[in-house]
Amino acid sequence: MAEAARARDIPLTRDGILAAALRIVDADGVEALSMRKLAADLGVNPMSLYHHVENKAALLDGLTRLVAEGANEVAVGPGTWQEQLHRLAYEFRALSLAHRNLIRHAFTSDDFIQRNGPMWRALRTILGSAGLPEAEAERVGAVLAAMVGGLLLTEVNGTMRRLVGADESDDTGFALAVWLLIDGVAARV
Amino acid sequence: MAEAARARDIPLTRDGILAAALRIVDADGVEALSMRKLAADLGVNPMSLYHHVENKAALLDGLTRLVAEGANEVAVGPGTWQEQLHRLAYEFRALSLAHRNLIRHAFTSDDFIQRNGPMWRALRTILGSAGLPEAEAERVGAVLAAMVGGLLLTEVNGTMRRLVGADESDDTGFALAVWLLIDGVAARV
DNA sequence: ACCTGAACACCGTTCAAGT
DNA sequence: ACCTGAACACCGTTCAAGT
Repeated sequence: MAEAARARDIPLTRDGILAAALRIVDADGVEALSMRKLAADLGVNPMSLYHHVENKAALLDGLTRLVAEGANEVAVGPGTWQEQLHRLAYEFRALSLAHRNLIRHAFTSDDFIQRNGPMWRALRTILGSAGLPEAEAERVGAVLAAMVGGLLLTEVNGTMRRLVGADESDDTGFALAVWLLIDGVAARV
Repeated sequence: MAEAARARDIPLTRDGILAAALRIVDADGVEALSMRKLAADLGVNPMSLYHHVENKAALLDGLTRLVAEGANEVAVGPGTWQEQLHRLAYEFRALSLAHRNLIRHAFTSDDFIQRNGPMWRALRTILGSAGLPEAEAERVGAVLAAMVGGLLLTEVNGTMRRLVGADESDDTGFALAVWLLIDGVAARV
């Protein structure tokens, strides 16, 4: 609100637009993001945005890509493959919980799980070192990513809390699920 | 298109509205559904809808509830708990694939997994007969539902096909995931 | 009780015009 | 190259008026 009236002295830039858009989404959800409101927040004419972003869909796509790259420092680390998998799952979770509103939208769109992303590479490395043949590691990695994604979606939209009971710790459901998945993988190595 | 011009001789009804809305969503996706277009399809004034549906959100909610009730005949059936769980997962899948566009929206909303729905009851019964104590069956059921939901979301939006490879059979990823989950549950009984 | 027309406060986006 | 104002074709929803 205070920054809404901020003077337009610094030039408009794609990164600045993305940052402002992310602020709106984090605060009030994807449905609160409109090109006109975003422009108003930036103190600029709505149409100026179109010189830096193709359209609203591209903007949301850029937002998703932006937070997905927050996983850049994801590394495999020490320990057994079970411990590595467990740690990776919790990093995915931290990433999702940091931008709950955006994640809710991103999971529905068709390319949230990037085949070449750092997350994906770490996952495949871990599964390989667990002893899965490469083709199998590929497929197991895909379904693990999908299932953990679903898990986080229910956590982010409140379903998980509703189902496991509000008296439980925040990650009770997630922790249980991760161990269940690890046991499932263990049965296949 | 032919039915768009259909005479408004039969009275407008909530069920008729829901049916027409579901037709739009199934054909062109949730984002193609607007109160105005829906009214046009029904040959009626947009505002007439508001006498039968509170608003657009309530309409989408009604739609979700409508297809979720398509699972009414879900029963546990014979076999080991593994077979029962497997069958239940595939019934959930069939339900989701029958209304892909709607499901994409429903999974994001906060109450797709209904604690008292037939799906949920069947799941808990199966887990109980597998030997899980009641409190544990409750929690395991919740995370299973969430993960299978995530799985179906990636299948419905094309992510799964992209990740496991287009040359595979349609349910390769799903089948793998279900067995992995069953193995995970088996490790806990 | 149900339907409607006009109106309000919004959208995303195109296009021609400005600097 | 970047920004803007006016305009177009839409939205969801309220409200007062009709039957």
